[in-house]
Amino acid sequence: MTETTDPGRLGPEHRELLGQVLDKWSLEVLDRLCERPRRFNELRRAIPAVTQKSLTATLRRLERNGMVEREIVSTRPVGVEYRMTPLGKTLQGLIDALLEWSATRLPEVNRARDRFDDAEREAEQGSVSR
Amino acid sequence: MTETTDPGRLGPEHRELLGQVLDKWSLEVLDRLCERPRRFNELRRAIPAVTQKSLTATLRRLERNGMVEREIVSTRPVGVEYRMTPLGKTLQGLIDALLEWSATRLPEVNRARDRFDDAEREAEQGSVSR
DNA sequence: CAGAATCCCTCTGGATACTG
DNA sequence: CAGTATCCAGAGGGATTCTG
Repeated sequence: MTETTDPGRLGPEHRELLGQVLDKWSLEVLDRLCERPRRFNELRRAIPAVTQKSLTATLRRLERNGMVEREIVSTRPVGVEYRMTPLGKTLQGLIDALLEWSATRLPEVNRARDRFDDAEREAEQGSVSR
Repeated sequence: MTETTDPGRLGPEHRELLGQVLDKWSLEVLDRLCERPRRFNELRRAIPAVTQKSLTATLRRLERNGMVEREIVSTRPVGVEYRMTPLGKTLQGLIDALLEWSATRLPEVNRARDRFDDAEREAEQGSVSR
């Protein structure tokens, strides 16, 4: 290592970017849109827990960051379709990996949480704080 | 099972888990701890923007989720060392990929943001809303 | 050194109602 | 259908002060 100059160094811009892309609903929205383009209410139904307001905000943010595209479809009641941009598609592998990781590791994490919470409760009863 | 049954379907637990692991400071903390174990103030210095409170909260959360371990080192003023657990290390590849993605794609994202913001400003001036 | 405890304030996000 | 507009409560996070 010829002087790695501290490789972990990330600027605030990177934190912000990842924050916008990885927030509460973005992952699921992106995951859905990776499958195929979707309309607004289609997305809502696909992600029942999201509110209309949050979904709108999420989509706007993703659109602003160049991850998704919005197209107005001149059908009868008028529809709006969202689809991944080429830039957004560069995320697909990462998204898949994240979702898969969370799916496979959740049991272990739950056990870890139980252990932690138990130890904490003990500590409260006994005298050992932190 | 060949029968993917709507592959994107993630439960609230997965959302929550990823939320805890991918939040504002976790990524950077984990990235640092992947390099080597670190002490508390060492981490603070490595991530100047984080406050003591947020760092404490982040570490506690990561510890609770089984991602990092905390060990009290009986040196003179007493030290506390944080290190990745085996479970936490399963994240390393993902973290690297995310940080690299954000580093390489940031310029494109910035251009997309500029385009978006310009279009928005135009729309405000003209009559075309959304 | 490594936090815990407080105060305080912003910002997110839910619920609800309305519109082109 | 696909949003916008309000209202509002609650969590998150910063700054500061104190401690074993």
